[in-house]
Amino acid sequence: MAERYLRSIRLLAECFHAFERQSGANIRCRTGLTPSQFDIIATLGNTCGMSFKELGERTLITKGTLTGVIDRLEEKGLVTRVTQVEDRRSTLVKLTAAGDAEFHRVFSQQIAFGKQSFVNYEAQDFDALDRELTKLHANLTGSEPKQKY
Amino acid sequence: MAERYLRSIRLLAECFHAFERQSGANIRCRTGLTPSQFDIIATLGNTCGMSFKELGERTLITKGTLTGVIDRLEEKGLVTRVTQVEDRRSTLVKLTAAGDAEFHRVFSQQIAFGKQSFVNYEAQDFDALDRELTKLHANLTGSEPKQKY
DNA sequence: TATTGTTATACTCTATAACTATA
DNA sequence: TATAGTTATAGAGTATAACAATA
Repeated sequence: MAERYLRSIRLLAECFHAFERQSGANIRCRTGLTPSQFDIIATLGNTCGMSFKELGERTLITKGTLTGVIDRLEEKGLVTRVTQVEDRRSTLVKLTAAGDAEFHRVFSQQIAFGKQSFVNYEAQDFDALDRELTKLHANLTGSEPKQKY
Repeated sequence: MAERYLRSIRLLAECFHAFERQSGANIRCRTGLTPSQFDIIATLGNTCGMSFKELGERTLITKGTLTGVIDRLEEKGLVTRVTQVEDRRSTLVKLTAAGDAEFHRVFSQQIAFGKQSFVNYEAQDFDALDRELTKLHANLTGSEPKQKY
């Protein structure tokens, strides 16, 4: 007999993949950014920038990979590297003016796009979903979820 | 004001990431399978096989890409191609005995590990969670979730 | 010695378009 | 003509390990 929880986890994974792939396809279609690049731009948006280390932890991209992703974003003029004076091993990555403009343009597009999936949702639908997900998260990690966006 | 749905999507992503981390630095590392390859194995598990077309639709991998992914799984001896007699354009992809064994091996590992996270869940807790996730999936994809595991 | 980021390697995924075989 | 799958192409992501500079 299959364990009861597997059905729930499978549903969770399918929902996440469905959203990720939909939004990933949308990003590739409507912007010149890959999902990883978008993740970086979204993470840097509305911040003063952050180190490779922090950026890697937030986006779950390993440092060797991150170097290449940042290289490409720098070539596009969307981010810059700034060596830190306090600790010269560390490099700050931040959005350029163009990167910030792109962030607001793309992010608002992305919000508008994702919104389409929830046209049938009323306040109580969101509440019910959030309640179950928050409970699930608490059981998975023993803690409250962190706010990323 | 941030769109209401963003909170729910963020929760979804955090739950998924939490589960992946919890389930032991994720199945993919332990199996030697890439995410796409694992997706194929999981999709083919407990089925009689399916065509490239159907497999592509389920996993959202485009046909050109799918050829390469299936090639690598075939090299590993986990899947086979079977030309269809009814329509010789179509090719059935199915798990080999080794692929089926791998599917069940990973599956049982997942059962044993993930179970711990749900010690507090009763039947009605699972039902409530599944109800919300099924509704979410329907809105994200316009269809019922496909059973993968 | 430990940490931060880079480089090198080798592989995989990705979309797209042109192609072959079959219908 | 249309469909199923393959091949070719050119990029991008991925993990890993070895490396340099700095602490």
